Amino acid sequence: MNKRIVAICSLLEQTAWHYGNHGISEKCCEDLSFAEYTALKTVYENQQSTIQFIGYALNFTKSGATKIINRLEKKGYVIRKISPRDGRFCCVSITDKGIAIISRIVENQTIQLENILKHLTSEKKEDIKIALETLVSALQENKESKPALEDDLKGECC
Amino acid sequence: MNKRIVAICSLLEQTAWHYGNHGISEKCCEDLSFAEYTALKTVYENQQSTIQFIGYALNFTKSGATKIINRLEKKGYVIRKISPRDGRFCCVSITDKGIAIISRIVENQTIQLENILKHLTSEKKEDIKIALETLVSALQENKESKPALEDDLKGECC
DNA sequence: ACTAATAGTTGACAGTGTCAACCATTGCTG
DNA sequence: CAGCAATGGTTGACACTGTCAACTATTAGT
Repeated sequence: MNKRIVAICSLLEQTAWHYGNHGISEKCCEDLSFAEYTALKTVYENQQSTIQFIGYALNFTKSGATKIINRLEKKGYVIRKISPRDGRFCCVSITDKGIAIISRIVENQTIQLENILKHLTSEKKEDIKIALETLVSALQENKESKPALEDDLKGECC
Repeated sequence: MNKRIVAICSLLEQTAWHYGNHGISEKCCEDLSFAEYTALKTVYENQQSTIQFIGYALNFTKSGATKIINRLEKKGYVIRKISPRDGRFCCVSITDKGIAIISRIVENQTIQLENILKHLTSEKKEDIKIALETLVSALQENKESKPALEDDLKGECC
C-alpha cells in the first residue's frame, strides 16, 4: 500500500475533523450548524438553487435538503419562490440577512485561520493553497456529475 | 481581508465536507460512523487511552466519550479495564477485531484516494502531503493543550 | 476521618438526516 | 384532450448521536 497516500488520507481526516461540526461550528457559526452554513453558502454561490441541487451539493436526500432549507428560511437567511417556468421547482435565494451572516462567518474564520497560520512564510501558505486546490478539484471530478442537474438548473430556474 | 486565507478556508471546508460524515462514512466505514472511526483510531494510536483523553481528542464532553466507547465496546472493537493504579480511570484498548476493521477501512480509503489522485504527478502528491502536514501541525499547536492530560495519561494509565 | 477533587456513568432531551408515503405540476401518449 | 408516468418537493415517524445535569465511585489532602 502506498505510504504517502495513507499519510494524506490520515491528514485529510484530521483536517476534516477540525473543520467539521466539532471544530468550527460552536465557535463561529452563530446560530448555524456546519451543515446549515454549507447549505447557505451553496445558495449564496448558486443563486436560485433548486432544492435538489442543494441536496446534491451536500450529499443529502431531497427531504434532507427540504428540511435544512426550512430551517434557513425560518431563520430568515433564505427565501423560497416557486418557479414561474415550472411549478414543480423551488427557487431558493439568499436574503440580505443571509449574506450578512455569511460575511461575518467568513471573516471570523479567516481571522482564526490567519492566526493559526501566522508562523508560516508566504510561500508555504501559497503551497498549501495550491495543494488544496489540486486536491479539491480532483475530489470534484471524482464526484459523478448528474448532467441533468448541472445543465438545466445552473442558476436559472426562475 | 487576506484573499489567500479566505481561499484556503473555503477549500478546507470543502475537503472537510467530503471527508466528514457525508462523504466517507457510508462508503467505507462499514458499521462505524465517522465519529466512531475517529474514536477507534484514537484508541488504536494511543493504547490504554482514558475516556477523558478520547473525549479531548474528539472535542467531545466526557459523557459523549463514554457513549461512543460504549458503542465501540458493544460492537467488539475495544475493551474497557479499570486502572489498577487508580480506580477512577478507565483504560480503553483496541481488540483484534478493532485492529482488523481499522486496517480494512484504511485500505479502502487509500484505494479510493489513490484513484482520485491518480492523474497527479508524484511531485504534486508530495506537495499535497507536505502542505497538509504543515497545516495539521499548525492546527494542532493552536489547540490549547491540557497539560495534565498530556503528561499524565499518555498511554500509561494501566 | 472529613472534605474536595477527579473519572466516569446515566437519563432526559434536542438536533438532524433518512425513509416511505404523499401531493402537485408537467409532459407524453394514444 | 384524457389518462398516466415522471419529476420536484413536502411531511411524519423514526433512529442516531451528542450535550447537560445529576449522580456514583475512587483518590488525595488536611
